Amino acid sequence: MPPATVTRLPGYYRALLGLADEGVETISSEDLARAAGVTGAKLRKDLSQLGSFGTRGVGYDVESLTSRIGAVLGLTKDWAVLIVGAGNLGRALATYAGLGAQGFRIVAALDIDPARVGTTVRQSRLGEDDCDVVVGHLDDLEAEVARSSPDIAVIATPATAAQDVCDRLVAAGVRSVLNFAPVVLEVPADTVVRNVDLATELHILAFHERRRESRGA
Amino acid sequence: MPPATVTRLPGYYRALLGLADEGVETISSEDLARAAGVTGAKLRKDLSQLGSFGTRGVGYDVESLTSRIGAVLGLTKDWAVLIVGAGNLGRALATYAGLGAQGFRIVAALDIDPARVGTTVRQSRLGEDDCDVVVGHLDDLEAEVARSSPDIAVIATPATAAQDVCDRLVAAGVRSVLNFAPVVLEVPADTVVRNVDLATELHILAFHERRRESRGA
DNA sequence: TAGATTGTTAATCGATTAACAATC
DNA sequence: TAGATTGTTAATCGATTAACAATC
Repeated sequence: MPPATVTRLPGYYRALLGLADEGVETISSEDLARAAGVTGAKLRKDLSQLGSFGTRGVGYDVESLTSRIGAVLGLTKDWAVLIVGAGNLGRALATYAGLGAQGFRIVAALDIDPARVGTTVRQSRLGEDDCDVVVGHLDDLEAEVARSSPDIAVIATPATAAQDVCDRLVAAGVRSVLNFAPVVLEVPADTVVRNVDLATELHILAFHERRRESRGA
Repeated sequence: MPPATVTRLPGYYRALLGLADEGVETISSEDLARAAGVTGAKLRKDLSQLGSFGTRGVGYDVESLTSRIGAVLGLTKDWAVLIVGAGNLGRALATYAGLGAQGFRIVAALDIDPARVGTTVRQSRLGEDDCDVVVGHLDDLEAEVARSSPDIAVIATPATAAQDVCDRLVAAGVRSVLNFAPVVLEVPADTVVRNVDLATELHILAFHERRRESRGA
């Protein structure tokens, strides 16, 4: 599966959920592509990686395509997520509507600040029983990983703490990390790290703004 | 300038800031590449787009390379940033350490929730005078854009509000948008949108975890 | 049968890598 | 001069696009 395709599958999945919501049962590649913000050719190429799921002359069945992509992305099981860093960012992630519905459960949140330890992080839930999480102390990271066996850890700490937290997560057995701290994390080859960096995004926008200004001048 | 290069320049810039902090004055492409998490060849190719700035047999001067990249990224001037949506996410952005130091100033924050309007958003500042921001009402978006002339707008609203907010921003003259809502925004061709989507990132990690599991079995 | 749309092929494009001549 | 490292070239690789035969 080409990496570029993998990065787009979640977008198709989201678009399909929206279409199902609107009651759409069948959709052409061009229409789905528009909803997902890509070209029709690219969408068809991507979907062909999953096998033949459309009907020529008709399009794709929204329901079966949704479950096919969901299966490829591993959304058929629940994923346990551990959040390290319970500041605004960590809380924003937990509150993020829709994650629970897609099988992501926040099983624990940790912080080093005594003012935050013991507070509750509201997890958005959709028809689920209570699943709010009480913030634990960073010192108990290893114990918490052993207890809740997270599949994925989110690092939402300041940059200075990120590598240390990451090392401890990896030593405790975590192999998938979503990193919000502006650092290049060093990890073993079998560990997957995805980085989200606000500064990088703003820099890229600034680059284009600057271009626009100098073009206009 | 190739798009792939532009997305990596902020990483080099950040690595250089870190090196300068440690007192490093000169660095080879291989060492800088390691700090930024790329290969030496890629780094040299990228930097060659900015012109010849290294010295053969020696390496790059940290200070001059930093200012060269900063100039290309437009970090020589201050950028006014407007945040729409003052929930946890919007607040997390404002608090993000280091942004102020790189010339990004949050000039306004807006929300539709009366409980949030009038509250203060703490902006991280480094040796700057007071620059906290009072949350305004979403209804005043047009007035606020006219007043503060933001170069960049950040959409940190729920998905349902995002397109409407975006339309109003564009109509008011904003041309650079950082979107955290899980929606494909429709914008005119001259507008640049960067999307950050947590669900997409988690889906990609889930994909790799699933692969790992099936490989192991 | 006629119209629509997929799945696939071949062509193009851009990004990455490896290697090394240029040069400090 | 000898060792180190850049900047650039050429080769490789992967991703995108266009086009259309297959087929509903």
